[in-house]
Amino acid sequence: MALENLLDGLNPAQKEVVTSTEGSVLVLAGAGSGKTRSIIYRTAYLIHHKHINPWNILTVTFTNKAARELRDRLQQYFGISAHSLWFGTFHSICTRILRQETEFIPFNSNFSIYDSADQKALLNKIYKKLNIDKKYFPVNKVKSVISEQKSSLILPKDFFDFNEENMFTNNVYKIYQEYQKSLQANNALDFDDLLLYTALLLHDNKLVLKKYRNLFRYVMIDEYQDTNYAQFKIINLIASQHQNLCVVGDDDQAIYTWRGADIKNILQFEKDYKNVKTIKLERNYRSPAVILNLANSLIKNNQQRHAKELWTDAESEEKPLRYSLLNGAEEAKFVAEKIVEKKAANFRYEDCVVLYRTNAQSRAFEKAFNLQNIPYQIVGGINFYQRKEIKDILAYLRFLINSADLESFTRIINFPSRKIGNVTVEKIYHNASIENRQVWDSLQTKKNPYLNRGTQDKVDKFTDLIQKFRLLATEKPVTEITAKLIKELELIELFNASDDPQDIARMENIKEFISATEEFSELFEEENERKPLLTEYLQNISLQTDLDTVNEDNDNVKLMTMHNAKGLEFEHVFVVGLEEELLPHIRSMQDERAIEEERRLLYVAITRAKSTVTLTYSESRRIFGQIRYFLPSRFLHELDEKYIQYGNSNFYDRFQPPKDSRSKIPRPEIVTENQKHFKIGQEVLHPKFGVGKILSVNGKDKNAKLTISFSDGALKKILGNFVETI
DNA sequence: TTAAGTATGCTTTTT
DNA sequence: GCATACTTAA
Repeated sequence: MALENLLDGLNPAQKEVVTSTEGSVLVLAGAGSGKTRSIIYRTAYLIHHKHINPWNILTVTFTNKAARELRDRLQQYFGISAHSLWFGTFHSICTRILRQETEFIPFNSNFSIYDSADQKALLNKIYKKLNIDKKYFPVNKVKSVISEQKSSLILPKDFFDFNEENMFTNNVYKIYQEYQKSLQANNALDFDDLLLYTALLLHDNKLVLKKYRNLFRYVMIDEYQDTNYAQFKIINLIASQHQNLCVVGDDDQAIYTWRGADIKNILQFEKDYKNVKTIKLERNYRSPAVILNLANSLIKNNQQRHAKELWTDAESEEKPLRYSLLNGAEEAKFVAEKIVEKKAANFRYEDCVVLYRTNAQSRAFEKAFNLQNIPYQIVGGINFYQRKEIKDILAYLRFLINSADLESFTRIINFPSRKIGNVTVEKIYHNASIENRQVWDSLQTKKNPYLNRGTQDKVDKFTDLIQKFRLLATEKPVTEITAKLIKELELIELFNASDDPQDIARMENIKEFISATEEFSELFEEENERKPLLTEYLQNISLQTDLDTVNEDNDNVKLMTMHNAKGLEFEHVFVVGLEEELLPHIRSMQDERAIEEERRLLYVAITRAKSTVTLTYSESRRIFGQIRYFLPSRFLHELDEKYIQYGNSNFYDRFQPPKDSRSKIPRPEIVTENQKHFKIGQEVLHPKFGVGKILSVNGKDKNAKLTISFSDGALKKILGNFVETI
């Protein structure tokens, strides 16, 4: 395509983005401002006009789906073969780099990638080994502390503050250290490690750094507002020399600071790089003016933001609607009815999306949609690859490739049941450590003095099975291996024979898994002209998310969290569950900055809409099986009344006073679980001092002055705000 | 060693 | 209200 044509149809700001190829460029791109388009055209411009080799361009996206979309469109519009381009998420690109550079990292190239369930299983083992009490060191909490450390490139050795003597950091340090050791022993990396080891590699190894600096001569990063320190560092190492770096983002859409994303990365970009050219894309091509105005009226309540206002030419008669419903079931029923209306008005189901704050909210909608025969698809929640039956098969496949992976081994040794229990597994481990060899090597000798004859036979059968399939895995394509394995294990028969209705679904999932490997094989064969081996398949799927398996051909309503909706657009958007404690979420309510992030989340949700927005508030909701009442979200009060229409109203809504005089509302008393009522003798958790017992309470709730005796013996006076009840 | 029965804790949000 | 983790009996 000629240059003139290439730039046709872009607005001046977009043109600027496309043609500013040299030096550092910061693109502040509002929602729906054609940022994906700009990235595609910029890539095409680099290749066609500047004659840059495709393999010298690195483009980092937020999801695999976004990467695939860029690929497809480049191919489609410009006939550029995606083959040689570096497109992907930080995680997938880091994986690619690490598999190539295994001689410089403490792993071999068959490393497994552990997801959060694998991490937890590993941590549980470590807790046992170190004799640590889960009650005082909740696995999820410790996991997130470790993740936080890794995202900031803080290793165990840097983590421990030797001047500080306290139980909590002390133990978390021990766990962190042991955790890293175990991962290495299993030849496995977790998600954060992918970034961590890449950053360390580039930082410590001059030669490798040079290689990638030369390779990635032009770098583009999408969703830059949601990058963390490790990601910043990786890019900075690669791009600081040539400075050909273009970052695209929108501080109003930063919704991942809880994951370590640092909004400073985008706010300080002009300081981190030289002679930065800043381009703003403020014209919105997605939503009508009423919707944009509504979104603007909300987001302007945030203090921490670059001032900007999206605008559009598009007008619409339909104001966003706001409804109050009695409970979660009514809310779901209401949305279902509205969707039936849309369908009758000649829209497709796939034009509709339901956006909620937490995955748990999906259940009510599933029920209501089933009742009305509305086809739907839940995106996210429990990922396909995280389902138990799928993880079990994956564990087999992983163990075939990476025999050091003991997490996978423990999953499969007794699945399906071979009557090999924990006692036997412990004996296997014990024998391996006595023999001072890897578990798999030890198994292959088929001589374990701790096992009796019968048990040894059972274990040997397993060993034979694995040996047989390991041999197959080196030569046969993945689909064949998988199908053979499932047949050999008689999984289909196993689930078929059961009368648990859930086992039917499990069987279906297993069948779907085989088709998924087939699907991958076909794609792989197109590009590589041969069928993929097991290794190649495994490398591909560890980073797959649900968003990647969304079936675009099916006409169904999509249900997803607001986080998952980032970067997507729909004709009709239903934003549900607009209540205090849900949005903003109760866990974000202590902190003004967290509340701003919740506000951005709603902003992202509203700006997904191409035609209509419907907001719903539910007065009551079942939480953990108990009915609780909620106030309408504070954000509903912030929305400018000019741009919104009340579909209905109810008693509490009409009498809803400003949020500072909440106590005057005539309504049932709201008792929240997490309100901090401190009692003497109660155990609490402090982020720094760890676990302690309350000796005295002075005052109420978060303002209470507490005297706490910590487990390391220290006695401290602390404000209730700083501790968590456990 | 397993199956059945019981207790617990879980819900933010995800690569 | 559900899934899991743990306990107990067979």
